[in-house]
Amino acid sequence: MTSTKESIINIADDLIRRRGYNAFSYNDISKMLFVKNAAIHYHFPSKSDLGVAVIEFHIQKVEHFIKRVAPLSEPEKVEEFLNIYDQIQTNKKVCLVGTLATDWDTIDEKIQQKLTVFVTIVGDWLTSVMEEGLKKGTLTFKGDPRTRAMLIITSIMAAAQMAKIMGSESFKSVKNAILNELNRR
Amino acid sequence: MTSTKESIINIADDLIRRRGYNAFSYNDISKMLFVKNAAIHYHFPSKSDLGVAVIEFHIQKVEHFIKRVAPLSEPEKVEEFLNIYDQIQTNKKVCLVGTLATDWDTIDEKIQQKLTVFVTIVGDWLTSVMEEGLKKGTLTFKGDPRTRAMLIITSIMAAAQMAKIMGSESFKSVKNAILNELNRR
DNA sequence: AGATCTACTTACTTACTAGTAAGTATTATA
DNA sequence: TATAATACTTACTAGTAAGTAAGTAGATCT
Repeated sequence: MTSTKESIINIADDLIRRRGYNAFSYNDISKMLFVKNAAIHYHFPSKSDLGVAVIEFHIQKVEHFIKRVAPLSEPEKVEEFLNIYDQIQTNKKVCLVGTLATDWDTIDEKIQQKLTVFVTIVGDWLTSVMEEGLKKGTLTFKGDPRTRAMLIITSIMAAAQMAKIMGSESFKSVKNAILNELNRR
Repeated sequence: MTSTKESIINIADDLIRRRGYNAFSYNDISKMLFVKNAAIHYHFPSKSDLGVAVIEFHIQKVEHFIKRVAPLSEPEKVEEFLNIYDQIQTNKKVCLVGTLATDWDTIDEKIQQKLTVFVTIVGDWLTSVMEEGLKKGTLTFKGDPRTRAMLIITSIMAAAQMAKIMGSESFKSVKNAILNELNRR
């Protein structure tokens, strides 16, 4: 992949998670890269193509993450997972799923499909971590593993959004609460 | 207030929570009301004015809600609160806070301020419900009341967003998990 | 050396955005 | 009954959006 193509994806990712899908334009990207907007259209004919590429980039990143944390214990895996959102929140962004969910009815079907794949990968992984933790006794929680996984994802996702409004403190307390909840009593 | 002005707020509210703040225009509203876009500008000179009015409308609604549920028990109050999101999710919308949080960096400072007020009202109310529930023993949870309140708000808010991607089932399981968590063991 | 491919630029189109100035019909007020 | 306020319409502006057709400089292949 050319460096320009990679840069476009990186900038688009940043803009989507900072300002929302409908608030960024090819012009924003082209100005930042000192090229013309047609150059962006050369690499990604339509905005939807770019949107799909951004999600694919995230799928790659999460698959790499899953491999990286594989040797860790279940509580450590959860903590590493929450640390991703820590970074998102520190950089005053929100998570990709959150932004695109609120723009859902305005995004192309191809983007919707890719996002569903992304959420499925993350959801399945965290569910398996919950299952393992329950079996080994390293994690304690009520309800089934899938629901617990969804509860963690939704909480931390919205906590990053809430931090935009109420500041970092609200994020940190929610993050710690999720962690405490899972600890053995 | 004129019926047109009320209609504009209602339609804007619907569009914001269905498509996002940056994906709706005065033209969308004017077409639905069979008036010209200048008519919308007559009632709300700028889009920010309309945005502020929509949040004020929500503040009114939540203040009415708080009065309505005042005689109920704490578990009932929480359940009624979650039922609001049930309706949001059924109508394939998301909550106002969620959408505007993801668009935060693109919205006017006046809208940001009003949204902070709205979140503070809801947060303070749910915190007081948590405090009461803890004191009376009608609610069981770990951690402090404010954090628990934020955890409930973030979970249910993001669950409505997640439902857009993964369907109603994910919402229902998260909602039930929140309720189960608070029940006396 | 000529042809082709890559990564663009130039120059444009169509459509829509928020917003405004000036005019008008209807209703309320003094 | 004249005046003024209300709730619009008509007709426009300046700016920006996504997207495209045609051309070009430089590298790569044959």
